[in-house]
Amino acid sequence: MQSALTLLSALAEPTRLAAVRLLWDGREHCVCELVRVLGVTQSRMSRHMAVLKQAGMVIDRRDAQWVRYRRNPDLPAEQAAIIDAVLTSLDASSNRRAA
Amino acid sequence: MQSALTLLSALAEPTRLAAVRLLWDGREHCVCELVRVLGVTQSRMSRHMAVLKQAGMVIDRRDAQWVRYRRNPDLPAEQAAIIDAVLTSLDASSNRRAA
DNA sequence: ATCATAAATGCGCTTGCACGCATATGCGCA
DNA sequence: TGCGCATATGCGTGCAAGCGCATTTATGAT
Repeated sequence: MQSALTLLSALAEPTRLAAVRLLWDGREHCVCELVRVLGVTQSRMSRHMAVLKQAGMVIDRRDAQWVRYRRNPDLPAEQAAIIDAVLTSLDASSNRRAA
Repeated sequence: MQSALTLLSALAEPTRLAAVRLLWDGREHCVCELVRVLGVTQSRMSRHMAVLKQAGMVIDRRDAQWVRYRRNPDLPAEQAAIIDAVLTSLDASSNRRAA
């Protein structure tokens, strides 16, 4: 119960949801990139990433002056399924807008 | 985007998540039953149900002095899939506790 | 050593939301 | 009409969380 709730709370924020969407391509993304793409301040993004990390959704790795974030490959399958469903829903609604 | 976020916010609250879990059996449940089962005050439960209704997850029907809530059968499939995934995750974690 | 870039964090502010209590409203029944 | 049960809502309170700004920490280059 706890972990699912934590995951939901973490996702229920526009910037974090957008970040998850980007990170869900499986590749690594530094904070500075997310800041640029999502148009938020550096400190905000850093804290948002801490929330996602705390929720177990992403992992990070130091690489020179950058910190590279990516989706946590060890995320339990049931939780990954939640995120997949959410992203599918997002894609569906944006497709509807485009149509 | 908006609807998925609204749904996530609605789900990211313990009492509402528990209520959705109960309501997801497809049957009707009056507020008084939810109050009893979930152990919250009547006013709280009423407001929580208003949030779930606003998010499009449930519908209500007046029946004499009761208001019967049930899952919205017209909920878009992508959103229903999110909820199903969340409930599956909840069941998985409770099964792990039991094992 | 100094400087620049990237990221995290301390701090204070503000807003949103959950909460309880009291009250209003809707409905059935006597 | 008056009473009782079910539900909704107005209102005030407290806490959690988002926010920006400034600063610190980490790393690399000159």
